[in-house]
Amino acid sequence: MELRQLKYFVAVAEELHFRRAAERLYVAQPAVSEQIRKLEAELGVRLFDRTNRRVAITEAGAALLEESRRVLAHADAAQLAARNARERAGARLRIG
Amino acid sequence: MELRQLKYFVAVAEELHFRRAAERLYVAQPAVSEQIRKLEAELGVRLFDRTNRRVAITEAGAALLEESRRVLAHADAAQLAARNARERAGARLRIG
DNA sequence: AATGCTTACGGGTCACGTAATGATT
DNA sequence: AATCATTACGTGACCCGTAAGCATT
Repeated sequence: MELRQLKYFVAVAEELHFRRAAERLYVAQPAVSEQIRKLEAELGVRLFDRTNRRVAITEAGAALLEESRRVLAHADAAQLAARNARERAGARLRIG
Repeated sequence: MELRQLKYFVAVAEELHFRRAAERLYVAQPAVSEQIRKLEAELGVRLFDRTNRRVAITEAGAALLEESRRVLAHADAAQLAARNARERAGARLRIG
């Protein structure tokens, strides 16, 4: 499981539409399908029901969605924390 | 930034030793060096000071470490949530 | 000489875009 | 016909293991 997969998954879960999710992610549609498929395979869970031209999230998908948002939010926080620490260190060096 | 990189980073941060971290991760040492290097490049921050046969975590590294643990913990929780939802759904199918 | 990290390099896997296919309306 | 997702396929990037290089003790 990688952050890329969770990012794609959240996009599809929010759009409930693979093409729109792909546009939002700036990638082609098959790339999204592939990552969702791999994620489902790894977890052993179907995350979306694709039936009748309609994409619906499953119960497992809904459960994953909540946690995925937390993961991605903390990932963003991690990046910011590291970058902010650099700026603080840089400022301290300049000040001495 | 990917979960793999955070996992490698946490291992090095806890061991303060690339070889031992690699052993713990069941990968070769250069793989760890490469991922740390890429992570540092992407964040624009040095995470470890490798000097005098000693690996020390930087201030930015320490900041990233805290957040990385949260990310990885939530990633584990996400997997469990999805798998548990599958089991509940399976049980309901068998009962219902 | 021994230890530890990095660099170099080759191979297998992976992610992605384009194109084609299947399915539904 | 139009729309949407999947499958097929080729290419470039990526991850990793082995081997070599460099520095320190």
